[in-house]
Amino acid sequence: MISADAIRGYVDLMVLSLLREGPSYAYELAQRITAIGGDDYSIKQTTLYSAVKRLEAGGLVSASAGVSPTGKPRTYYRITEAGVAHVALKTEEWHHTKTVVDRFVTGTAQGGTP
Amino acid sequence: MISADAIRGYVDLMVLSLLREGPSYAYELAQRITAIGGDDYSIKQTTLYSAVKRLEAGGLVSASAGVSPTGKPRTYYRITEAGVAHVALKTEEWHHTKTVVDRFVTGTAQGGTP
DNA sequence: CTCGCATACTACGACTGTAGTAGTACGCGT
DNA sequence: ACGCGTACTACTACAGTCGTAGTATGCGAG
Repeated sequence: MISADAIRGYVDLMVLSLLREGPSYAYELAQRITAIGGDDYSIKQTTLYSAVKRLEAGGLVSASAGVSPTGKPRTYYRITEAGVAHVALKTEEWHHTKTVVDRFVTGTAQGGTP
Repeated sequence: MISADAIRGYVDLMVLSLLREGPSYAYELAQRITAIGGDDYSIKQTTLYSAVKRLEAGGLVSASAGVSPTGKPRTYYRITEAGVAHVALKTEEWHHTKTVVDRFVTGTAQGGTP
């Protein structure tokens, strides 16, 4: 199980990645993230909702009011151009992070432990 | 450049990984982490110092007073058995995290965009 | 001699992101 | 009538990082 602290900072990237495939709404995003996370990770509702709010405030996604098939109101989120750019940026940062952290865990830090 | 938020949660792992190679002290650890991070990452002194304090409080490292070559006091940290176990745990978690986040960034999230 | 710099560490306050808890509201099946 | 899944909101607590600043010492440059 991945702790929240471990994946902290990548919630935004996950949300934006999903929205890149098409508009969605918070509740569904949470379910999809948890589904993709499988046994390893499940996101909390509050975390996801505050994430989309944050992204909306930052102009990375845009919200539009819609309705669910049952007629109830539902807020749809769509990724903006700034959001797409942000995904690219964060993806690159993610690769850097992988490289750096791997340097530590693989012990390539110095010469190895004989 | 990797933002602090991106690597947040892996400072402990980085510190413990370095200490697995032998005892060290806070100031040197900070320098080595920044050196290994290269152009991608540099740790702040406060972050590192609070990290070692946290690890000591958690029993993952043990502190012992020593002296620097100049005769000034210096606190050396050594990884404990619990610390070694923690590294193993966190390393596994790291691999899981990589897998999960990669699922999002590679877009393997669903079936592809036709 | 004095100044700045590197070393080595400590303290405090501010901010952000996640979790916990709880509440609203509605349609559906039993 | 009741609970359950859907869809969302609000408030609080807590942990980790950062910015800033301060202490103290030894060394080389001016």
